This record gives sequence, C-alpha cells and structure tokens, in this order.
Amino acid sequence: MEVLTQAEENYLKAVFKITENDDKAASTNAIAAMMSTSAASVTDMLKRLAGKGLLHYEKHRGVVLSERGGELATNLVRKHRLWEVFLVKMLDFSWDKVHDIAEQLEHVQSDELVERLDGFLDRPQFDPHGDPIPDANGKMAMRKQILLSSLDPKDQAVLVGVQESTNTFLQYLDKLKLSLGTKLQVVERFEYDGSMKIVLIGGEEITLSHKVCENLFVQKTK
Amino acid sequence: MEVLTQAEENYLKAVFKITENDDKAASTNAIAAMMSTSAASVTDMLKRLAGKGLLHYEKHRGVVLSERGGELATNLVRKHRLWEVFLVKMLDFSWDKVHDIAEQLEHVQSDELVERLDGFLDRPQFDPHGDPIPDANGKMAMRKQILLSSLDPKDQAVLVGVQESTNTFLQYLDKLKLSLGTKLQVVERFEYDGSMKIVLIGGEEITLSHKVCENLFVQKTK
DNA sequence: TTTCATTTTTAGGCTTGCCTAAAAAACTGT
DNA sequence: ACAGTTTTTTAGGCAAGCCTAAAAATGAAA
Repeated sequence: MEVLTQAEENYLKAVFKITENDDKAASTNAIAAMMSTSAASVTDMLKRLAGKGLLHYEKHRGVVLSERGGELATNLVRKHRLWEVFLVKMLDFSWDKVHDIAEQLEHVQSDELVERLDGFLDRPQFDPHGDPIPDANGKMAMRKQILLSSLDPKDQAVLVGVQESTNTFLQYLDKLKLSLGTKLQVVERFEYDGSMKIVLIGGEEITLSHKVCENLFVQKTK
Repeated sequence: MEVLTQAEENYLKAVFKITENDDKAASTNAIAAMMSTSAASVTDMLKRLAGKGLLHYEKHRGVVLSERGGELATNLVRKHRLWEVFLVKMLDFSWDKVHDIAEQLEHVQSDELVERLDGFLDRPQFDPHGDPIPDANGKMAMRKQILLSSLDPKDQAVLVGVQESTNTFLQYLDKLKLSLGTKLQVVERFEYDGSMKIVLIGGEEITLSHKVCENLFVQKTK
C-alpha cells in the first residue's frame, strides 16, 4: 500500500473530480484553479504522481488517472463522504459545516478505521449532500435523480441531493426548510424566468428561482 | 488561535510528556529519543517553538513549556484521548490498536468537532488505558490509583489504568483476561522476586511478575 | 583542576511543496 | 499559414523539516 502525502492525495482527488463527468483529460489550469495554486506547482506535482504510476501524463496534453490512481481517489471520496455522514448523523453538525472537517479526516490512514466507521454508520449509500458513497470495492449506487427544474406542475418528488454544495446555498436551503428527504409538489412553473412555485408536503408554499431549481436533485414520487 | 504544523504539535506533546512528571526541563536528547529523530533536528524545532512563544529555551539547559504551549499540549492530549475513547467504545477497536489512529486524529483542527465528540461520548473522564482526559479548560480528574505492586494479600481492587501502553503489554493483558474494570484480589506476594499471585473475581488465579505489577494501576475496593 | 565522555549546537545539505518570471508549445481567427 | 493569445513548462528560489558530521559547551572523575 503506497502512502501518499496529503498534498498528493489532494491532487489525486482534484483530477478525479475534474475527469469524472466529462471523460477528457484534466488540464493543468483546471487543476490549478481547483487547488487554488499556480500552474507551475501543478506541473511539478503531476510529474511526481506520474512517476509513482498514479496518473498518465503527457506534456501539454493534461492527465488522466491510472487504474491505481483511480482506486486511491475513489477511496478518498469514500472516506470523505463517510466522515460527512458521521459528522451530520452522529455529531449533529449541519450539512454546510462538515466539508472542511471531512477534508482533514479523509487523510487519516487506516483501512480498519474506514471499515469500522462504515459499519458503525450502517453502510450508508449517500452522504448528507446526496452524493453516493463508494463501497469498499469502489462501486457506488446510482442516484435515479433528476433536476427539480425538469419537473412539471402536479409532479410530486423528494429532495435527494444538491448539485452545488457551497455554504451559502446550503444555508439558503436551510432557511427555506428544504433538506434531503423533504417531499414536495410542483404548483406552477413560470416559463418567463424558469422560477417555480412549489409546496412542501405538510408545509408552506415557496417560490424558487431557476438557479435554485437547477441545483436540486429530486426523485419523482408521482 | 495559532495554527501549528503537525510536526510542531508533536514536539509540544513530547515536551509535555517529558516534563509532566518531574518538573525539570526537557533535554534535547530526551526529546530526540521520544520523537525518534536526531538531536540536531530537535534543536532546530525548539528554536522555532521558542520563537512562537510556546516554550522557554535556553541553550544547553533544555526547555519548559510556556503557559500557551502548555494549553496547546493539553488540548492535544484531550483530543488524543477522546478519539481513543471513540475508537474503543463506538468502533469496537481493542485498546492496543487505537494509539496510532488517535495520533493522526488528534491533529484535525476544529474546536467544534472536539466539543461535539466530547458530548457524543458523554464527556468521559478517562481514556481506554485509564489515563485522565483534560476537560475543555484543561483540568483533569485525579485518579485515586496505586500500583498493583503496592497491594498486600487479601486486598481487593479494580484495574483502572496501565502505566505502560505498548502493544505487547496490552496484548499480554488481554491474554490474561485483564482489562480496565476487572476486579481482583491479591492471594500472595513473593518477596523473593516481587511477583504476585492474584485471583480474578469470578475467574481464575494467575501469577504476575513484578514488572507487570509495576505497570498496573488499581483502586482498592477493600 | 584538568581531562575525557556526553550532550548540545552549528554548519551544510537534502526533499517536498510552494512561489514568480520567463520561455516554449498549443490553440485561434483571419 | 501566421500572428496573437492562452496554456503549459522550465528555471530559479524559498521555507519546513529532516539528515550527518563536526564543533562547542557541559559535567564527572581523577
């Protein structure tokens, strides 16, 4: 088992995040932006990681994770999300406070710790933001989720995830009394600006901007 | 709140441990031994920490923690021991496996995390090895403990701590079915070599060497 | 007190991970 | 295709934290 520095782990995670949606290579600049560092530092580190066989690097062409690099990155995501569940479920943190702490906890090295934590939490499949948690083999459950913005009037749905996890957004949702598991029904859609009026089941009616609707994952229930 | 590197924190803890029993200054060599590093590296770091006002350093005379240094060191001990409780009580680790993991967890920076963890664990006063856990103000409960080796025949006592926490010792205790909370009675003391025959309440009779008896803290119950 | 062993410090050097500035390569539009 | 822009790499440097070897300070014993 190779042991990586925290910096190396953070770069792996950044490459992972950048490449997981579109399957193009991650560019030096994109990585630099995500890590808030200079492109020169990124080039340095990419060479190191390529030397360790964790990613495939070709000058001026960006990088892709190797199989081993992907495994390590997936395991980091697993650890991060498990710790987030712990912080929210067991220590009662609000979902907008857990990211930074999980960012530190994910670097703790102990496979047995992860395994026992997973068991203690009852092998959760999703983290507090609705993101799927990879299992010990790196497999993760698929969310059958769609964007709230794609629903039509009268559709009923349950909130299962957020696209964006910034503090401001999460805190705004709290203020609206929207959290994972909240059931809702669409009342009306305003084509003019894409905003929607929805009613929280057992609660009040609220109007959400298009921007908000585009950042909420739901599952239809009717 | 000053933020220290993990290396700086580890040095603080080492000085703390060395100076907590005898109130003499910690010597460069003693610190080097505890940190498994060279005396030269220690000198480097002591200058850094003295520069930050965390300890008092005089060439060739060793160091003592400053008030602030002591506070930081105590808080590290608090975090370490709280995480050990978590690992043993919640994740069901055995007491000889938790030190290295707690050593990593103690460096996670978040006062709120420590506070919530403490509450979640029900504000424990002692860690799985019987060592006292400082509270948020740095105060810790006194153990009314004595060494098993100081007991006389017929004395009854309960095991409340260990002097030494090496893996080999803890595993040996497990094999003897000795754990914190185990009640026992002294049967006989052999002055010749200091070994003792004791009986575990509700269990078998065992003989412990002087070395073992010198490393077990007990509280008399009769 | 003087010598000798031990402890501590200094000096110089290494890697990691970061920086800026400048050079080189790759894209873009005409 | 080539000029200009953007991206990426190279070069050189810095701080942290470690190392070894050598010098200096301390202290113990004769």
